[in-house]
Amino acid sequence: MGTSQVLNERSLQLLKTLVERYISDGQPVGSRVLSKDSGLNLSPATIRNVMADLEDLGLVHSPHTSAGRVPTVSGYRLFVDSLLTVKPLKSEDLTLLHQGLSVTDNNNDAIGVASRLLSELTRMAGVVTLPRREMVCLRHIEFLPLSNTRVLVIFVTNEQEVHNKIIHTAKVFSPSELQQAANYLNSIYCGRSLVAVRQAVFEELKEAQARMNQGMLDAIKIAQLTFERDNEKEDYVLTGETNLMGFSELADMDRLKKLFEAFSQKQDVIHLLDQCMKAEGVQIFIGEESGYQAFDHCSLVTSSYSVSDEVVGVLGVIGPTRMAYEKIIPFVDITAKLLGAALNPKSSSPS
Amino acid sequence: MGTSQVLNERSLQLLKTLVERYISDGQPVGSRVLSKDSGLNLSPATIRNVMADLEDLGLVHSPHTSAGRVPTVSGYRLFVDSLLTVKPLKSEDLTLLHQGLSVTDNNNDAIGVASRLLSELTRMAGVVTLPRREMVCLRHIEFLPLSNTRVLVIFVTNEQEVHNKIIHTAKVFSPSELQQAANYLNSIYCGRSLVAVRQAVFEELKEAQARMNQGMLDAIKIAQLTFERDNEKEDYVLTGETNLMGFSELADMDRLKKLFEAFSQKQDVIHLLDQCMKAEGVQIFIGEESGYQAFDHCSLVTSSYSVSDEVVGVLGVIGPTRMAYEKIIPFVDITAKLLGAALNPKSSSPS
DNA sequence: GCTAGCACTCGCCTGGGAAGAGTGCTAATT
DNA sequence: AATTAGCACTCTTCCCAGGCGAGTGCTAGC
Repeated sequence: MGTSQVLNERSLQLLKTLVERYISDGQPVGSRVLSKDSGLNLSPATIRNVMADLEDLGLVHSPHTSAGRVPTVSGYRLFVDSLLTVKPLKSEDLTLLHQGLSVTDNNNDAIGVASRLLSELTRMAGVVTLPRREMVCLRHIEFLPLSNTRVLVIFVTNEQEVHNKIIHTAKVFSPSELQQAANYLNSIYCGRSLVAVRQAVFEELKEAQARMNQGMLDAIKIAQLTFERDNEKEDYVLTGETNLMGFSELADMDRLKKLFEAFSQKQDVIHLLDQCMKAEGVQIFIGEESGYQAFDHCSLVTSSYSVSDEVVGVLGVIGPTRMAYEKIIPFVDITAKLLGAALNPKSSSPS
Repeated sequence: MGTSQVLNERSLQLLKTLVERYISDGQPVGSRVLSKDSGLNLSPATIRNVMADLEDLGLVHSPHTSAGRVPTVSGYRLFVDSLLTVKPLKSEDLTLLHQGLSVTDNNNDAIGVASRLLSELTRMAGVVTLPRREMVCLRHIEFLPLSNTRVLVIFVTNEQEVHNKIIHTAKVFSPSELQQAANYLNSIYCGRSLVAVRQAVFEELKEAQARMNQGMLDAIKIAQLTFERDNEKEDYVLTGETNLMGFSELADMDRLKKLFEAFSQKQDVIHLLDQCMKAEGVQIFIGEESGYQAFDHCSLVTSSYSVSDEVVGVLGVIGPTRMAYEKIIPFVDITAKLLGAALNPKSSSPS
């Protein structure tokens, strides 16, 4: 009411100071402190007026009448979106990231290392989704007969990753038939991405049926079983969950239990991370914004990571709402870029 | 001093009642309660005397002067070793176990299912070590050239499990050389256990050297790299950790954190479970007995499980010291037997 | 050897009171 | 009109005392 424009420069400056202060101290911030800290040379009384306005707008909140103010989710959101001044990464941290994510033998190692780095350097929980298989190239496929119609399929992608599953075929194949099928599939599909393969399988099925080529038809049918859009759920690597047990925000056993249950169910976490795949760059969920009760008192700072300019996964940091966003955001950003680089297909190729 | 023989029938009966009562109620047990519950028709005063004796022996302990008594670790131990009357499994639970552990496609599934059953039916944490690979049979081996001296080796054991690792060879192999080596190794080692293979590789290396058969020598050398005693650490599947967050014994955040850290480090847990491999049947660690601080307030009820009469792994339940041993013990016992059965090589074999 | 009785200890809960922090409001000041 | 000083008020936290209840240890008696 009083002020012409409620969210003026000054209020924002005060909100910024308040959030920064709360993040660093964890205590509700009073008008006295803000008066000294804001650099605005205002008396506590004035600040109290501003605070009342901010409270009306739902940006801050008073735990009880004689405590200072604490940012609400909207307050954090405004802070993160418009007020925050990111801090450059500590150079030691950068070194550690580079060191850890330099080229390794095994891609899965890189995922694990990234997760561990995220959690250890932030002292919160680190999470990295396994790269989506869709875009990777098929390199080799192999069938092994188990019993009757059960066949163990092994296929290798992107030079490193080995996948396997058991399929049930419609008819019984002899080992040599399986061998032939594998040879055939290897010869025509190697080097193509899995989506491309799935697509091609679909096309060629018709063609083979038309041409009445039984051998080819068998091979394609097995391929179809192998590459059918899988219930194969996405998965992630989570480390440093125990770091979360130190935070007073999560000292409540019930909350903590819900959170850890969500971690082991995985499902909610995966949904949440999936949403981040779409967005480029760093994305943040603050408190209840995520929509999952388990994360009510947590924030999630994520970034998608890409291999060859294609988004293949998401990584991030999970911590209490009250976290040092100005450090975490660049940290997550850079880790995502380095992980993408580490996963990039190596120039080396088979002799 | 007073009584001729300190640990007479009567004291044991009282200890038993006390432990049972404490396990079911979680409250220190007073002399009044024991007087009514023990079935011995003794006055509280008499019981107080006995309690004083038991306390001198370190079997029970009084949290403070006007609380009842609580069993100590030694008290639990005596109870578990000599006083406990095991209860048969609830028939519903037995059904669920049978159902869950009936033959499945994938051994790893069985491990996961076992762990989940353990945790869900006991409402504590369930743990199952992955079966030791040593005794399983090699079924198929395959090499895939990556770059220069890097070779991806894939091998399948026991009809189901696929393992892969990247090895660095001394010289550069062509794809066809690798194919030959794989063929050779498949022809002579298939069906043998991994230990046997490792042993045989060692023998044949000499022989091949003597015979100066280069092709064979190459194959053997690759095999050596493949099967060398691995740093491949044992691993386990742990589920239901979050169940532990409900117990008041573990309400202390510091304790809980230590415990969960141990779970994610894995190392201590593995050591502990390893000790259980040696023992036949059910083995129990109560509180500090384990020797690992993280488990100070937990008990671990384990049993090894066997495939074809060979111990290959351990499973168990982790919970607070105050757990219903009389139910958990048979439960773990039976689960171990059923898991062993489920893992037994299926009669079915490739056509 | 067992038991009744009793004084005692200790944890837990309650209530009161003082200290401290920070607010909202009002009236004065710029 | 915006800012500030002053003040009453609210609410939390800490501490302390006292009462209650549970259960003990000890002693004397059965």
